[in-house]
Parts: sequence; C-alpha cells; structure tokens
Amino acid sequence: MTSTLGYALLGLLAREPATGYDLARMLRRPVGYFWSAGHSQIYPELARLEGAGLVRHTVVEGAGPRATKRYRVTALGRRDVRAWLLATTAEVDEREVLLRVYLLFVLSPAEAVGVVEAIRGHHRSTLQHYRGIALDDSPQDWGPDLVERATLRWGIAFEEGRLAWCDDLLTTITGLVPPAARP
Amino acid sequence: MTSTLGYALLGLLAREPATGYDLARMLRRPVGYFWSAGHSQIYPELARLEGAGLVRHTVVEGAGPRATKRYRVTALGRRDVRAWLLATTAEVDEREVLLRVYLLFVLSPAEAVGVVEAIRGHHRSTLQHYRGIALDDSPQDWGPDLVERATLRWGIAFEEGRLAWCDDLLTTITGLVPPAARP
DNA sequence: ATCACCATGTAAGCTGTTACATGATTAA
DNA sequence: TTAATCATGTAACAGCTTACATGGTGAT
Repeated sequence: MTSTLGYALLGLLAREPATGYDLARMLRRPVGYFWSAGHSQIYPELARLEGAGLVRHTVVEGAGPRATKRYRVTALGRRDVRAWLLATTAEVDEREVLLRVYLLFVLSPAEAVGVVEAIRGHHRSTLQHYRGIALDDSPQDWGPDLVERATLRWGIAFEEGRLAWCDDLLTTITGLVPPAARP
Repeated sequence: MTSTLGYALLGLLAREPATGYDLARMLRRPVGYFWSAGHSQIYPELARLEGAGLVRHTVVEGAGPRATKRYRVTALGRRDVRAWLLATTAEVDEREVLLRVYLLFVLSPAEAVGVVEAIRGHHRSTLQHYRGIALDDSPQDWGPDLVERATLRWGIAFEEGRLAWCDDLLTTITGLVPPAARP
C-alpha cells in the first residue's frame, strides 16, 4: 500500500534521521533530479507512514510555530523498502529506476547486483524490441515519418546508454572487495 | 488552457483525421512509448477540444452501440499546437520532449530547427550543471555515496546522449534540400 | 526593514489509472 | 463459443501541483 514517494522517504530516512523539511529539501536537490515532491505531499505521507508503523518521530528543538519533528525509519520500514527494491516486477519508468538505484545502499552488494541485473535485462529486451521496429530508412523528406524515426533513434540510443551504464555499475559493485578480505 | 494530452491529440489529428479509438491505439503504440493515455482520458479531452473549437467531428459508419465519430483538427487547433511547439519556455520532461519532436512536422523545417536548438541548449546547460557537481571520485566502499555517484553518472551520460541526438537531428533537418532546389 | 531559511500543516484542482457499462463484427 | 477488435462513454480513486495559512531566527 506504500506509494513510490513513501519508499523514497523510507529510503532517505535509512541514510539518516531527518525532519519533513529536510526531506523536502532533498526531494528538490539532489533526489529531485529524478524524483521530486513538494512539502504538501511529504507531510501527509510521513503521517501515513507513521500510522503504518514504518517511521517514528521525536520532537526536537527548532524554529517555527509548530513542533519540529525528527523522523527515523523503523525496522518494519526498513524491511518494506528492502522488499520493494528486491521485488523486480514490471517495467518501471526512468525516474523510478534512478530512485531505486539511489536507494540500493539499503541492500547488500550481492542483492544490489541482482537488482541491477534485472534492470539491465529489462533494457536489453526493450532495446531488442525497438530494433525490431522496421522503419524504412531511405532518404526522407520533411514530415511525420522523419520525426517518428528521430524518436525511435532516441529510444535506441537511450536503451544502449542505459545498458552500458548498468554494465559499468555492475563492474563497480562486483569489483568491491569486502574490507575483511583486503590486504 | 490546453493540456499536454490535448496537444498530443491535436498533433496526431494534424497527421490525419481519426476516431477516439484510433487515437487511443496510437497512444499505446507508437506514441505510447513516450506519451500514453487511456481512452477514459481521451474521450473527455476530445469533447473539451471540440468545445474550444480546436477539433470537429463527423459521424461515420462503424461497429458499436454508439455513433463512430471521426475527428479532424480545425485551423484554430492547428495554430494552437504550432504555438505550443514554438513556445520554448521552461524545462520540459523527457516524455514531453519526445512528444514535441514527434509533432515537429506541423512546423516548417526552419522552425523545427529552432525548437531542436532550444532543446539542445537546455541539455547543454543541464550537462554543465551536472559536471559542476563535485563528488569526490576516490575509490569508494558500498554505501549511499557510491549509488549517488552512479545516478549522477547516469545524468551526465543521459545529457551527453541527448546532445549528440540533437546534433544528429539538426544535421538531418538542415541537410534537407527543398524540393524546388533539387536537380 | 526586508529577505531567506527554518518548519509545519490544509485545501482545491488537475492529471492519470482502474473499474464499470454497453454492444456489434469477425476470426479461431 | 470464445476471444479479439472496433467503439464510446462515466465514476471512483490516487498522485501531484499550486495556493492558502502561520510564525520564528538570523543575515544584509
């Protein structure tokens, strides 16, 4: 029943406890580059998450006419984000993929590799699908067909870029040597 | 007052007249790859566009318990999409950029070049902004910083890819020789 | 003094998704 | 006969944006 925004908040709180205001700032920059939300969406969502036992707050000293609430994620909330990240279901959109990657730190490197491989697989099949769309590539006059081919070319370039990025990320994660095994 | 969906419908009808059902099909594939909509959104929007004098319909023969309506765009509607495409205002999202490019055929090649150059400029500055975000690139353990850098790298790769695509598209359009000038 | 930042909340409106509702024709 | 395609509409709900509302502290 948790929305994507809910998982975003849970994940951000897994980094460190924060106020709603802090979260709103993060959801402008840097998280807002791929997943944004205004404070009017955040405060009610935090209340909802607390009602579900996924976060808890303590009142702290602060400026303003109302109480300043510092939220932190509960064990239940942590399990919830983890389950969301591990459930590689349907096609997810661009923005959500970036959010998922941003929150991968709540998983182990091995688990993260599985998620990235699933993302990679999805892009691999989308790319193959796009390549299968045959648009005659003969020299073309100005018109609907020309711009349609431009969008298809973008789709192909996008998926290729994403595949390369996934490979890069997999290499980075796989290349990590656990501290105990280092010389 | 027209929504993005409204412009999408207007643009599609500028290609050729269509029924709401036809439009719904296009907004699944191929338009749906970047801008999708269900029929429950399309029918009310067509009614709204007709109320604003941007489209007109004629009843044609067809299967089904209700009248089959074939819509076509009016001169006013055509002006509306054109104005939308030419108004290069704020940052637009990925999906909308693709929609705009898909509908560029309603403009002249020279006008289209202006639009693509504006898109290019936006991506150029976003790329520069991303490159200005200094994240220390030292060898990193598993954690929030590592995945954050991964998302930034994606942003940079994305903008670079988009720039190259814009250049490609500009070359294609600029390379078009008007029919009258061909040997 | 005025502005920016801290800090929280509600309400109205628009967009988009999913479900409800109807019914004819054609192909497997 | 069962499913897919054609064909149109409404209703309920979820998500997001914009505006309303309040007020303290610190810097210019």
